[in-house]
Amino acid sequence: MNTATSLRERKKLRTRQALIDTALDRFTERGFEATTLDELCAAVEVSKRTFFRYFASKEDVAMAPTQDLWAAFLDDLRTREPSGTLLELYQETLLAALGRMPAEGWADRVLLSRRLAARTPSMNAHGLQFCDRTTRAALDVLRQRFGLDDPHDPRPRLALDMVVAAFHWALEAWTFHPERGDRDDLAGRLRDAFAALPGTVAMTVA
Amino acid sequence: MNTATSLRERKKLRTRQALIDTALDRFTERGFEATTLDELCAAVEVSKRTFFRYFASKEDVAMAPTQDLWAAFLDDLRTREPSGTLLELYQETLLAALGRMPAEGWADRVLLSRRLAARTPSMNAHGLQFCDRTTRAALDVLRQRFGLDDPHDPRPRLALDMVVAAFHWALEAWTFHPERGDRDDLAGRLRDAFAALPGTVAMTVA
DNA sequence: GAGGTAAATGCCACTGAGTGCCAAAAGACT
DNA sequence: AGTCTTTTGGCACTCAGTGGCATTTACCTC
Repeated sequence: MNTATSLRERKKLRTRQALIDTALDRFTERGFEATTLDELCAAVEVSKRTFFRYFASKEDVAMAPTQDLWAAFLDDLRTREPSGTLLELYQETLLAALGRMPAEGWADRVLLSRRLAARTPSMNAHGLQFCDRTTRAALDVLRQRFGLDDPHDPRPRLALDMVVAAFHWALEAWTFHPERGDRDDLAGRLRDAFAALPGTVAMTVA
Repeated sequence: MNTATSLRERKKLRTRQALIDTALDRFTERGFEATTLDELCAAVEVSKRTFFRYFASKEDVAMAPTQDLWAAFLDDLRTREPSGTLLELYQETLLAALGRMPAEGWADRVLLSRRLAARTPSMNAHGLQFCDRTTRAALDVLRQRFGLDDPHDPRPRLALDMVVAAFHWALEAWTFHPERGDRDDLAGRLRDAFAALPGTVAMTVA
């Protein structure tokens, strides 16, 4: 091969992106269940057999944008130098991963994806499951890098789940009440949610 | 009808329980995917059509035990008097719900169910999705009872997610390293996880 | 205890997701 | 050009899940 991105690779990326965009479009228009994979594949001019070489399931294709973020999170976590609390380490890692997402297009796809997930239980379930797998992978990284492998200490896991909870909150607020609907808007809400974490423990109801 | 539990109701409960127990048994033996609903229905001597009048999906039947717990959680949350922090309210509610589960049989079913879910992605996804729906329902209860309906305050949601995170931790530890494997064993681990929550925020990595 | 009612079940045909297999096409390299 | 390797398409198949309708079964009344 002569270039870093061969024709073959470029075609694959184009097919993948076409499937994602067309899927988000059709699912949003006609609904997730009402859209069949046969329709989608016909629109992208790809056989159903090929679809399943790119994505593991019908849900998967619509969740791709968020999955990119978590992949970047794991990637960043492997190299980031710790400073301060564990919670802060997680937070900085997630914000850094967010900063690595494409400035154009990515945020819009996430918006479509999340709104879709909110009214499609199987999509939401798929997303949560992916989140769960990612947090387990993140804990593995923690164990390998810092030796936090005391199976009786729940705190590394709990801290990670707190960050995920904050992320979900920020994502939902951003999805349904966006101010600008871009990456930085989401980052701002993430910071707000992170800031609210310590005070949450002491909150009283009355 | 003369008795509180008519013959009809008793039969329905028996069928439901037979489906759950047989499903847990077969899924554990041969694996979730390898077991078809036709097999399961044949074993319980019930038509597949009837199966879907009891459970919404193949995953659903194997997650029934945990769902009972969350139903009790919601139920208790509607009446419990708040005292102390919001986090403590959630914790007490969950422990109370746990206390209402049948002392016999329930814990064993949960054990089977969770071990199955750990090696069956679609089951795990289903469980997480149910958890998510329950937390949203719980937040609705909070709003109605205490007027915590400020959409800009993430803390009620975050606190609930913290309790859920602690629950997941406790459940997993109990599932794979049980001491006695009964309800009280799980309750003890829950208390440990709850106790670890406040210190989690300040934990440092180095 | 026979007969009517309503609920629960069974049966059948159907849709659509997802997979295995093998042949055909297309990019890569010499 | 020709050859090798990766990717794709087509086909047949399994199985989860659903709608519709006939059949059974518990319930209730006389």
